This record gives sequence, C-alpha cells and structure tokens, in this order.
Amino acid sequence: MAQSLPDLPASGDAGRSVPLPAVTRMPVYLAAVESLLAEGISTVSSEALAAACGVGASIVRRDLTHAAPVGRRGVGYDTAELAAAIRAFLRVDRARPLGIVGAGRLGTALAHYLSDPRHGFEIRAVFDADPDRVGQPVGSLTVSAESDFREIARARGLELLVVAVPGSAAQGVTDMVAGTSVTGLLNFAPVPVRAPAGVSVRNVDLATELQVLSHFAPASGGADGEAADPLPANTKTGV
Amino acid sequence: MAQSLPDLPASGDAGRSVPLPAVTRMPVYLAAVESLLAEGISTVSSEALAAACGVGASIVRRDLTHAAPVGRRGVGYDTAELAAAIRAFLRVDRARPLGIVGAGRLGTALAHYLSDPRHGFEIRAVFDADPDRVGQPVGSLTVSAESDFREIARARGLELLVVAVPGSAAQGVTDMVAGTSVTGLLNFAPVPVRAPAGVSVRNVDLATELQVLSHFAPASGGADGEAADPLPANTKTGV
DNA sequence: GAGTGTGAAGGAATTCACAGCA
DNA sequence: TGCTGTGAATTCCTTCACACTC
Repeated sequence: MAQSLPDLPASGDAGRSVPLPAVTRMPVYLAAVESLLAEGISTVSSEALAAACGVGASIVRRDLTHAAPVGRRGVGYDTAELAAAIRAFLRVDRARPLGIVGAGRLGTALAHYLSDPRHGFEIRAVFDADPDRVGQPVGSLTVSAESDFREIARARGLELLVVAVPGSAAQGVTDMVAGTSVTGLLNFAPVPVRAPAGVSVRNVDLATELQVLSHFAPASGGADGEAADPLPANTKTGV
Repeated sequence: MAQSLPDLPASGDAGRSVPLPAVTRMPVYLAAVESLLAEGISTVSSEALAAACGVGASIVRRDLTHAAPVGRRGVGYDTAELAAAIRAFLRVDRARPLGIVGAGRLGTALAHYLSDPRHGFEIRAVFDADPDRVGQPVGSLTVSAESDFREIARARGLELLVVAVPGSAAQGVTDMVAGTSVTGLLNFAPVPVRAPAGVSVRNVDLATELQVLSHFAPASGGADGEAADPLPANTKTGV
C-alpha cells in the first residue's frame, strides 16, 4: 500500500460506506438494545452488548463508530440514544411503506409477521396475479391486482417490496418496479433476479439456507470419521 | 447469543474447512448447474457458471476446487458430475429427514415449499404446541404434539429442524433437540438461540433481512443529498 | 487453443492493544 | 478506574496471472 497517490480512494465517490457485515449486524444490535430498553436499562457497554449478540466486543465498538457513534468513554452507550441511532442508520426511524407481491401461503405469512410495527415497516399493499385472490382480505388489507401495481405503488408511496411469488414470475415482478417509488426489493423466489438501476435487491432463498445448514450438520449417529466443522458461531443475520 | 462456543475449533480436527462464504455460494452453483442439466447441457466452464451466478470466474474455480474438485483442464466441468459433487458436499445427495416445529402460517408455508423433493429434503414431521392444531393436516402429514418431539424425532430419524415458532418459544424448542438425532437447526424466530453442543444453528430473521435492505434503499423521490451506497451485488444467498 | 488449478498479490474485515476521555 | 474509539497487526477472502493439462 502507500502508493504514490495518498488518498482519493473511491474516485469521486465521497462514499464512506460501512462494511456490509457490519450492516447485517446492526439489526441484531437493535433488537438487543430494544430488549434492554424494555427492561428499563438505560446504559449498556460494548462488552454486555457483545455478549447478548454473540460477537466480540471490539467488533461492536467498531461497528457502532461506523454507524451509530454515540458512545461515551468511560460510560458506555445510552440505550435510548443508541436505539434511535441504529434505527436512523437502518432508515427505520419512520415506519417504511412496504408492499408484498404474492398472496400465497408465504406472502400472507410474511404480511402478518411484518405487520407488527416494532419491526419498522408498514404494510400498505398486498398484490397477487390470481384474480381469485384479488379482493380477499389479508390482515386489515385487501389483495390488489398485480396489474394495478404501478399505480398503487405510486399512490401509496411504497418504498420496499417483498417478492413472494413463484420463481417463474419473479423477474416479471422485478421489472415492474422500474420507475416507481420502490428502491428496495427482498426476493424470496428461488431464482436470482436482475433489478432495475437504483433498486437494491436482497435474495433470501429458504432452500439455500437449509442446504448451507445441511453442509454443517452431519448425519447423526454417524460413527463416520467425518467431524464436520462447526458453523462459525452466529452465522447469518439475526444471530 | 452464539450457539457453539467460538472456539472449540473441532479439536484434533485437521480442519481443512471450506470458507463459509464459499459454502453459501454452493447452493447457487447447484441451482445453476441443475438448470443446465435440465436443458441437456453436459459441460460448463467456470466463466459460464460465474455469469449465471453473478460472481467472478476465479472465485467459482477456487470454490469448486475446495468443495467439488471435478473440473478438467481445457474442458470444463461435467454438469452431472458437478451437480453430484455439490450435492454430496452439501449432504443433500440423499433427501435429508427434516422436521418443522410450528404449524402456524409460516411453518405451513415452509412445509409446502420444502416438500418439493428437488430441494433435497424430506419433511417427516410437523409439530405444534397448540392442541387445536395437533391432528390437523399439513400437506400429506399430520401435525404432531410438540410434547412428543423427542420420541418422534428419534423414531423418524430427523436430522434437521426448522423452527417457526414465536420468539418466546424458540429457546425451549432448541433445548428439546439435545440428545436427539437432530444436528442442524434453522431458526426463523426473531431471537437468538443457544444450541446444544454438536448442533449447528443458522438464524434467518425476516425482519432483519428487511432492515438490512432498508439501509440500502433510500426514500424515493429523495432530493436528499444522501446517495445511499448500493448493495454490493449478489448479497445474501441466492445469487 | 481452451480452461482448470493454484501460488502470490491485494483487499477487506476482525482482533489486538492502548491512547484518551469521563 | 471504566470503557470507548482507533491505529496497527492479523486473519480471512478475493482477485490476478500464469503454469499446467486436455
């Protein structure tokens, strides 16, 4: 390192971006801090937080200086302040308008789960391509026709979209979001999708998760010489 | 909290372990290769596979030498052979016996989704603590009482367990698996669980995933100076 | 020539260790 | 003294470039 050019690392980009692994840990911290808040605890140390989240203390400190630098030396972090800072970092300090495409079993399960406002989201629409499902109730909402997506997305200001449709339909749904207010897409369909510019995509394939787990889980009763290395601690998101 | 202690590095283990990021990419490769197989394509290059999976070609080669070293120089990878090798690596070369705890909306949705044998799993039991749900059908199975878990798990040789119960019940369910044939646990409850020794845990919290996505998805229409760095490509599992 | 396997270089994230503030 | 914030060291993963095989 230390080549001739001192800085100017990311050309033109002012981007002081937080490492992705750190971002994925923030919701874990947030959940832990909210739990402390609920118990009336007003201060927490990096060590205590680390223990609650199953990570090292120094990584907690580094993460928080990146994303929520509200610690006080010799004291710790004020829980209320820290929770607010993390929520702001994750942009869930206001409930974000959310839509779900696919009113099948998975889609409706997600709709009910995410309707808890504590998660930071507000479900404003559920769509389905099947005419039989359109008009059916899901929680306090009514299923809308997928063909009305663009209009409704704009009208209701949807910012995030959960895609819970069959794999064959996923790319089509993804293409729909171009030019709408949607800037993030959580894809549960078991196929990769290419998103329009300006839209972030995160894929969550349940079968994939299980297969990864499967690798680390030996057949039991196995007196096979195979030791099967352990899964390195808090893998994956939610610790 | 983490499950297994951070250390205890599989003592005595000669440890030639594949990097975790590489493991998480294997299901993606597998899906792509199976798709090629279905098209009757019998050979694939690292470059072609990389393009299909949205990663670099050299990482594909490195991953495959780690986990499925079946390439032929100057030729490429035989798709059938590669698929078999990856399945073996992930231990899904035989359908793995799987149980689901929690027959609520999410649990039943997962049950139906995973009942497709192509994923490499065979659902052998669905449990619930609610007596009203016990005896109800889920697909071709009948919901069993959670209190019968240990007995049924042993009898049916369950190796993996999907936990789809409320957060308050997750640790209790996790504790149940001690001493059974279950060696892997996929936790959907939004709380960290500590697993018994010898059991790998992977947490998948849907709210967490959305919060991570939320960070990368700016409020639309935003003329806010905030540029919001883009999500670094194929984050998370499925490509 | 085509394309894998791999040492070596490069970069990113974690961990260490301690300086600095309350 | 207690605990955060942070340069420096370390470890891990990725990328490069090419030797080697078909």
